Amino acid sequence: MIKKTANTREKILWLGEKLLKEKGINAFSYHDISSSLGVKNAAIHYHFGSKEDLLLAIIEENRKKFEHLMQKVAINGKAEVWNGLQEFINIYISGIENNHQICLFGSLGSDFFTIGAQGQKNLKLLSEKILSWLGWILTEGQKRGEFEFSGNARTKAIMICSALAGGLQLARMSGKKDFYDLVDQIKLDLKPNSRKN
Amino acid sequence: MIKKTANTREKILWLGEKLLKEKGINAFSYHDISSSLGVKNAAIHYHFGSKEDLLLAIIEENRKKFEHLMQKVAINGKAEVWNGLQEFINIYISGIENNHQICLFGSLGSDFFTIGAQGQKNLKLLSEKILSWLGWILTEGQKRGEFEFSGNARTKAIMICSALAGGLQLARMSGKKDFYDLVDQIKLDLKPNSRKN
DNA sequence: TTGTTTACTTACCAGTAAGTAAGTATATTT
DNA sequence: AAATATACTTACTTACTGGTAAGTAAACAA
Repeated sequence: MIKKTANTREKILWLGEKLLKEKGINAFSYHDISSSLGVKNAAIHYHFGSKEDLLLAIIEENRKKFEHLMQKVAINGKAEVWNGLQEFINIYISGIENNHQICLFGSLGSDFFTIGAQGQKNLKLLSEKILSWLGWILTEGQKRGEFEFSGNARTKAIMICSALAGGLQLARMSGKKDFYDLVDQIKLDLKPNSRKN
Repeated sequence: MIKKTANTREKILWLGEKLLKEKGINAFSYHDISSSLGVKNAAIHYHFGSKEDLLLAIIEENRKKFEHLMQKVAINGKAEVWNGLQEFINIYISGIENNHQICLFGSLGSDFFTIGAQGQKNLKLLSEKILSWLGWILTEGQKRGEFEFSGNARTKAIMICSALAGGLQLARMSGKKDFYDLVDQIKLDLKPNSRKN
């Protein structure tokens, strides 16, 4: 048999992530993936023994992507803070433009109590990593006088992450424009002297 | 047979809402409800012909609760703005304190593309109602000098709604404290002259 | 050239999902 | 007292669900 493409595993992973962010982990089945790829159900099980394994791989994939963003943004530890923030926000924008996909935390936050212990643990680790990275960017920006905000950086990071995650969900009801307004407001709120009214 | 309690319908509705906000619409079954209530599966179907019917009833129940909050807060159209905001926030706080329940929009925003057209429509109407009410409270507060914020009121309302919805989800990973910090920050950001740093 | 590994398919299983038709005990109306 | 409506149960169906065991063609390694 001709080895069609050989990257079936990557296709499964890609489709799994897409379905996760569009419908949620409990709303798609192995059959959805296999039929879409033109393979049999067992082929999915060959690459990912259980649905939990697939989920763990999706989380890991997102961790890698974020790690890549971190390296891209902070070369030699010298971050362009506005650029860093924009790169982070771009993850959410590419989601909303790609079939109204929500983010990993929005999807798995909702389904958190329906996934296994390992998935919960890895998700916690990843959220902590992202929150502390964003907190660091915010702190750096504040030091350099490029960002201005009240309260501590971690709280501001939580605020931004929560708003972006929730914003994608709300935008499914109220429209994309609301999400873009939200993004603009987040950025405006960080600009020094924005409180002139 | 003794008519045990006769309010089975209400119990189903209550449990359905609880499960929706804890696990999501696609992660609980009629069996989960029936076994928990000590009745048979078909009893649920007697009260709610389909799962979609149950979902619509849950959305309607939330609409009523919100309508009640609106009346409670705005007596004679004269709203105590800080009290109104706090009552709104209390919905989310009672959620997180009740088994880490997320809000209706967080849950159904994630599962939006897996529910029926009527559910989507009713959800959109409800989100618009809440957003415009919150926008009105914010505008009133701004007029009276009790709130201060940049940008327009609707955008600020979206910001607050999104942050609260996403915050509940994120708090499942990072802990309740982060959510309470977020709430404090939302309130602090609305206080006049909060930008003294 | 043979043996082994890779990447699947075929064929199946037990469990669970939502949903339905028909029956039954109780309560209410006429 | 009879008829009807309410609130279920019993018993079932159809359609998946994730998952597995055994087989197979092609690629690769010895």
